Amino acid sequence: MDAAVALLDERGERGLTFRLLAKQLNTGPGALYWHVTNKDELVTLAADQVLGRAFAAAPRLEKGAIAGLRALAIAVFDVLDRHPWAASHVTAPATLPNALRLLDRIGTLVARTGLPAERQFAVTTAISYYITGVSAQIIAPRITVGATTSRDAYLTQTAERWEKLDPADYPFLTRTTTDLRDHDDRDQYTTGLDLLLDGLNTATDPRPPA
Amino acid sequence: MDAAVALLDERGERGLTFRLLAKQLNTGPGALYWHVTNKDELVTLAADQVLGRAFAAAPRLEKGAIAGLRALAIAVFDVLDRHPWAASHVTAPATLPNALRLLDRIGTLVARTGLPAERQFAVTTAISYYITGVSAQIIAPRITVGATTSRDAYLTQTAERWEKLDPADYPFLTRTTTDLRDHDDRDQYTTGLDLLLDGLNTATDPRPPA
DNA sequence: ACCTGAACACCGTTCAAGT
DNA sequence: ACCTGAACACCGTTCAAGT
Repeated sequence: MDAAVALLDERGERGLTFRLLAKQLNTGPGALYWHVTNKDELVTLAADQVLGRAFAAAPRLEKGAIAGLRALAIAVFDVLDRHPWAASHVTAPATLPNALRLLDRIGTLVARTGLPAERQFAVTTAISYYITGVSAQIIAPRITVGATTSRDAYLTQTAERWEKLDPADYPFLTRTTTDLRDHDDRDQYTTGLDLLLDGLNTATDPRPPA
Repeated sequence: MDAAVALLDERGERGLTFRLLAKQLNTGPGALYWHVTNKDELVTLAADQVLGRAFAAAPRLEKGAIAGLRALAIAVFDVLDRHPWAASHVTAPATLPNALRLLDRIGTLVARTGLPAERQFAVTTAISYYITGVSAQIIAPRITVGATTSRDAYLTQTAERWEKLDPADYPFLTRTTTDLRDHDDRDQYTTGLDLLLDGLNTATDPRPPA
């Protein structure tokens, strides 16, 4: 598994080959099929192992439940950021060990907010989906883009394309090109996360709405 | 492009082959490379075309900005729900025509909430990431799972696995198996969406926090 | 400008045979 | 129980040649 992760880090998903991995482990390609059903399973298992490293970064006890959720979410993002190939393979209806651990931790923290029991499952999965789904959206494109052009060059290039659009058709984008050029990916992740957690905070807030 | 979408709907991403698509169009596989750089681009273009169909479903004018965002988000989910292969290919740093249109519509609606201009870009992309990322998380697994087992069988099976976990290690999951079995995918999507939009509502609310 | 189709390089996967 | 490695079936992609 470690060898698979190393190969994926170096050469990406397409670069991981049964022949190559087998050679690295000093066996034949057929041997791997004794341990794994197919390549999909191999990559999925490797991604789950990478996910597991997030728990080392996220402290087990936090002051508040919301702060704990935030720390956990950021730990997952950072780990996937270092292994872009894994981002699109960490999926939610958790079956794999570390995906299960993640879901349970989120659920435990959500329960601690005092949210009514009947809403806890839906909110827990929603947060879990946000963490893995939005991380994947932000990180996965780097596989395609990062290979050819630098991030800066890419942003400048798309900003120029946005400027050339017709303001009548794209009123928002044409006036937002500087924000695009200067934005930070991690901020985008935390912006949505905080919006979501604010919503959760309001939902658990005993103060009645206006 | 229509032929490609049809093939993807029928046989999935792996089932779409240059030879097969070429035969369907009465040419050779090499001919396709005149129109498209490689398979990745072909699938990405097909996914963007599918995304475009969401605009037909989402009414252009809504009462409120938040309601408009909600309607748009649900329209995208529903379209991807009908074309699961496309879900993981609709990515955000928008270059393709319909992805651009989506981002602009979100931005225009966000601007209408009265959110300060300097926060509009971050919030717009956050919502865009939620829509495409979380949809992908919920819908994409069906490709792998749906092929072999029914949704009900799959849920019952994972619920049983959760029940067998050690409650000391997984306190939340072990007491949440019935929610798993009875949940609705679309509800999970809207739960997080509403949380996020509630957070946005609070952020634009003139009433000061307690 | 666009199509043809044979050919190349390479893969995932299988399986009879081994230890 | 686990490994070996040749072989199968099939791809994406290229390219010289055509129209």
